[in-house]
Amino acid sequence: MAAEDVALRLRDAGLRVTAPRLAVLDVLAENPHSTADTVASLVRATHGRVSTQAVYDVLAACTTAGMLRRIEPAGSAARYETRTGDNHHHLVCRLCGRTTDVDCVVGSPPCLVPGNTAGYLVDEAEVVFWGLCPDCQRIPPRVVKESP
Amino acid sequence: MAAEDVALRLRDAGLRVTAPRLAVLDVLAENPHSTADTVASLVRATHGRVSTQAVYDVLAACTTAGMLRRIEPAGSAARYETRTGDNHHHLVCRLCGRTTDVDCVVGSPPCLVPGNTAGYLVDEAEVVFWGLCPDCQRIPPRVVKESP
DNA sequence: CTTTTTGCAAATGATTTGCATTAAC
DNA sequence: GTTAATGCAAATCATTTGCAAAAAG
Repeated sequence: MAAEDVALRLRDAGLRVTAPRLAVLDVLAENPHSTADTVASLVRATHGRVSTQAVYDVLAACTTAGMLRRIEPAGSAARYETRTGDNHHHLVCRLCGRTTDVDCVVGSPPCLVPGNTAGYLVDEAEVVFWGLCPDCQRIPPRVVKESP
Repeated sequence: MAAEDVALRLRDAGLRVTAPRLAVLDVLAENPHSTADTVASLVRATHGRVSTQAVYDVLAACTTAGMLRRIEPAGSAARYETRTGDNHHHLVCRLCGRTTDVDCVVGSPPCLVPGNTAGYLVDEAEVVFWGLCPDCQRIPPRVVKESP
């Protein structure tokens, strides 16, 4: 997506167009599921210098505006992605944390409904598939407990 | 579950039987999905005094031993539950964080398989149903955005 | 020129780590 | 008696908050 389009989408969302915002959104489009820390590093590497707090602010503002989606897999810092239009799920590697999108067959949330809602008004079913990514299947699982 | 049974299960897991461990497991059996902080408070209220670190240690040791399951819903501190035998899911309230178990129809993990595994070796499908609990449906949603 | 964002510093909250003391086995 | 577990303090990590300076509209 070109920078002009991103600028347009920012304005549509009622947000001002600033360099940190364009940089963060650009980096996240190329590197989905990055943590705030990774986003900051990538922004500094590819675009100019930005403060860590600016990155946090951009992430929060864009998440509130619906331009970003925040996911918080267990054991990891929060990750962000630009894919917000549809309801999709995630494959997360137990060892390296690598995160991959999984299309949802249903599409619109909640794509799954519990047998017994216990009186809750459910609006979303978040699914995380835990496992080992292709790379981590190859290395011996030193992290996991070993046999004596 | 009686204290003797818990002691037996601790020994079976290769863990020593200590007062903090019995207290924490007892509290969690009565108050599932509590955070470490809540567990500490409850333990202090019902059993004697325990250090916060002892609570953390017990939670970590029992989770590693498989006697507790740790869940980390987005936006909340980690919660713990004694129900570890089966594969079940959770309903979480967006406003108050209240967590309720949802039986899984399949039972054994992974109860759900992604259409495209992207090469991952999936062993668990974690499902979180987000919504409003019965209590929070009644109060006006001040937290959510209001109309002008 | 008004209001939003940025940047920096400091604060917070959950959790972990190091180490001496204590208690289980 | 050994070894593991507790208690306390200090450290760490991700994230938030407060406020002045800079930039967007």
